[in-house]
Amino acid sequence: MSRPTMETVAERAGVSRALVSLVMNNSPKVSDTKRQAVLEAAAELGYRPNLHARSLAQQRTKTLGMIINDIHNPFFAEVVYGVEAAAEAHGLEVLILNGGRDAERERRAVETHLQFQVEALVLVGPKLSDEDILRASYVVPTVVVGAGRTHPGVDTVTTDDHVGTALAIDHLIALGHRDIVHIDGGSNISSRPRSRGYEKAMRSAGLEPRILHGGDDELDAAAPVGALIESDTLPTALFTFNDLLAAGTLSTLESAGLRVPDDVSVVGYDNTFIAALTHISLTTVNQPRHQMGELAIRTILERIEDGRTEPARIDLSPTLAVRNSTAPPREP
Amino acid sequence: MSRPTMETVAERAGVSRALVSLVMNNSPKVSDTKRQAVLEAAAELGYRPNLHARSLAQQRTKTLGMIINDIHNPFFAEVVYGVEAAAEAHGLEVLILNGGRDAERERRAVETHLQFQVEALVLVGPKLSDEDILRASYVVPTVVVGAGRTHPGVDTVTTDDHVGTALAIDHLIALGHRDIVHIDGGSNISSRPRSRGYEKAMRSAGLEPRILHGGDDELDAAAPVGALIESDTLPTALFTFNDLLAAGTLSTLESAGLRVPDDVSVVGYDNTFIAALTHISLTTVNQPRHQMGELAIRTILERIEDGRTEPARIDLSPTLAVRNSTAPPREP
DNA sequence: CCTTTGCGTTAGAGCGCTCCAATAGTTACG
DNA sequence: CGTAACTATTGGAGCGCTCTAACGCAAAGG
Repeated sequence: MSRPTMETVAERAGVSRALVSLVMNNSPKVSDTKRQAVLEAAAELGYRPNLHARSLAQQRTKTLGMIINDIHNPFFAEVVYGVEAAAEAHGLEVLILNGGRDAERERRAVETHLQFQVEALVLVGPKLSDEDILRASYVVPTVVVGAGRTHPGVDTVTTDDHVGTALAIDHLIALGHRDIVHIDGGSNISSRPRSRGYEKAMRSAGLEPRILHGGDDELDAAAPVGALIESDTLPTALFTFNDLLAAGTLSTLESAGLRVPDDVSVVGYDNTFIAALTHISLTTVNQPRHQMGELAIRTILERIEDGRTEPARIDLSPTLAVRNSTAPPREP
Repeated sequence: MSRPTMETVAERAGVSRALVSLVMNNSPKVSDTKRQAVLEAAAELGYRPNLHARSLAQQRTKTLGMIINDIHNPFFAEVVYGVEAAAEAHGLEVLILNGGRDAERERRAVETHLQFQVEALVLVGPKLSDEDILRASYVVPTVVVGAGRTHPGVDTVTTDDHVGTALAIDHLIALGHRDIVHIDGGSNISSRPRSRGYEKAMRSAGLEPRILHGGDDELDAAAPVGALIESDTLPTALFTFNDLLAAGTLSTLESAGLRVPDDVSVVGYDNTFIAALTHISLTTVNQPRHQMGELAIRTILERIEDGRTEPARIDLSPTLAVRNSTAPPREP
């Protein structure tokens, strides 16, 4: 009734358990006859090696634990693909746990992964405190991907929000804009670095920054953008915290009868597939997400295989994806 | 150097290994003194039970394997949340593997899960053949969620595409539309049931169905919709295979100078968050995804705990989310 | 005072695998 | 023909845990 084991296979093939093990790990020193016999017996029985037993005996799992901030968010999905591709190339299995945008859930997920004896932890956009992350890193190599800031003591793979915001602002300035307002990310963890980057980019162009409180969701745009329209202080360009906020901004503007980019230019952040929808066609800052995932694996391997111990800091450069939501300002 | 084991904890606490086991599984028959001592020792050592060893000894893993068609697609994410919530309520861990829209990858994912000795398999929108699915179900209880059709021999949780399409078409008819074209899902697995449902709904209203070849991506809309516009056979309403295709349809229509819903009404399918974007505001068919996830777990538990053996067929009713992409047809 | 009862505790086997050391079997060589 | 040198195969210990059966010990009962 229960699943067949090596013992069962060995019996059926008329060999020892150890020989079956050798075949399963396709060792070269098995005669073709026996190998054939074992493989046949295994196939007939529907034998499948028990990974738990193997991990226990081998004292390693060849498994990585990944926790993603929110499985809903397509931004993270591409990082996942990068991680998976690189991990597969190195014969590592990746187990995914969903953080569900909740620090407490993430903490439990870390615990689960550690109990599964994963050989490394990949945290994608974690909500966890620096302390929690650091604690995990004592147990197992840990890398944080893309939270927009470094975490002390652990490996991080990020993109430079200062460069990203500068790309956006410089693009607008090059188009001729002078009055550029930023709508920030509210309590989102990346909000700070991006608004700082915006300020810096504006100041170094000799322009006065103006920041409004926003959020990281489409609905968070109505209030600040509505206020701008009503107070008649609408700038010629809006730079929003992310694409969703930009989408909300587009809606609010258009329902007030304003045209994008004729009346106002809008720039988003993240280059999610929403920005690429023809109907939205948003100029936005792109992060090399796939590459970020790959680099996360590379830093992990450096720890595991090369024995690096000091934290790695990988900071990639974002690029600008120019679409139809930006244009030169209307002549006064 | 290596992680502490029960043995280590037992030694430090001055008790036997078995006692530590009892404490870890918080058995009631341990004296408070010893329990305290063990917990302290465990905390000091940073002890964490080894799940592989436990699984091996216990002969069960309390783990479910879930494979999702594509981690990119937000449609599946909500099913995941439903599955996770229900599984957690029953003390089951859920391991996620990404199918990556590739049958071969899914096959490997199934294999991985089986080697991990998962107690059940939840396949969300699988690309696998019926045969592959059936084979997996011989090894472990398997449930398929939401592929829009039942798979022989295994439990399925779906929504009724005939009901869903009927909702969409009846809504359009009630608004006064008579000329309603369907753009189908191309090679997508759910394409067939939806176009069939469309046909049936049209015929039973005494209307002539007209189906164009589409796809499941935003970009697949340009060709069929463009053809309609050019051939001057544009209907008063378009019913598309899914929301992405609808988004592409909106783009194509608007860039041809047509207004939605003034000139044409558009209805999508899936009620992804794209449909909800104010800027898109798409009338679409909603599937109770969270509930689907929960029901998947319930059918699994019926197998595991109640010993049901005949395949379960759960078919939920979709609903219609009415937004601003539909309106009565323009007076001729 | 001895036996019974029951509770807290422990020894030990076993889960399915890997891996080392030992063995059997074969060929090569002096 | 005996021995060395391989090669293919096997037995057995051990990975970290659970679980059963047995054990020691105290309080209760005769």
